Amino acid sequence: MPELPEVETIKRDLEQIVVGKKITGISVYNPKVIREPSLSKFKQGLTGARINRVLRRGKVLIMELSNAKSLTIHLKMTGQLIYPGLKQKDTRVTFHLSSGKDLDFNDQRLFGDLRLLDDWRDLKFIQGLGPEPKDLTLTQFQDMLSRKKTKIKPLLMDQQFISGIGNLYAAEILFSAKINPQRKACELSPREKEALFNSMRDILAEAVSCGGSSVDDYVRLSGGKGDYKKYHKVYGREDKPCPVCKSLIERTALGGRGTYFCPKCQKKV
DNA sequence: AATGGGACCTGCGCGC
DNA sequence: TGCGCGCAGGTCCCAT
Repeated sequence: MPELPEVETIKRDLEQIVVGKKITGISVYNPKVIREPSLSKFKQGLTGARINRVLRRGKVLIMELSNAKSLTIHLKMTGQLIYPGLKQKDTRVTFHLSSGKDLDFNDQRLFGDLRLLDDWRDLKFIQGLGPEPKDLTLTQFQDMLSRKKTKIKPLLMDQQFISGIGNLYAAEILFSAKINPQRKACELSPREKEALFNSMRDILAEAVSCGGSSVDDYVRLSGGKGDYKKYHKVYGREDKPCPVCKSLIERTALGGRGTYFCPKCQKKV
């Protein structure tokens, strides 16, 4: 499930590989993933445009085009961008590029979201995004937490609160900060808030430097895996020993999401 | 404001 | 072996 580190990795890969290339044609195999505008306008607006710049906001990829429009891509859970693409069963859209090779958008579950916009800043979802973790200061973050009575794990995953963190990194960040996922944000001590801040920045940065975590469908632009999975300490490790204290990692449901934690290192206080 | 549920989807792994 | 079922989770939407 692509979160900030995975989307950032793809963004950097795209910068190296597809920026400057022209979209010479588009094949749409499943129009469901084209959310706006109409299919014909989507194709028409992209064909012939050059990819000038790639950006990321939260988990959204943005490609600015030479015709002043923007292509936004949300991979949701199972979306992939692959270059060079080899059309396969879950390939939903192929962008034919001036290199003679294809950029494929694959998405097993069709939750992915492609839009062609006059300006990506107009997208409501992007307007509603909270700050990027790396743009926050400790003081700002502590202040934001103090205003929220909700449980810390769903809060970290709330894109309007802070952008880019999903289920996997929320679990790893809370483990690293030794905070139970059910703690209320406003009840964390200043020291805990600081630990959370540092864990969040360190883990996201480390995961980016590893090229993300390949669990489920995530792969890099080349189709290669991200290497951060080997550093996962709790996510997906139910009944396995905690790397710190050897207690068995537990899994519970919190806000309808699978939540992994160490019952000893992350005591509920 | 916070919380909980269902909807959207498909493939996988499980139990029988 | 085959079938049905629950589960995975990002986001939206509705209800309480």
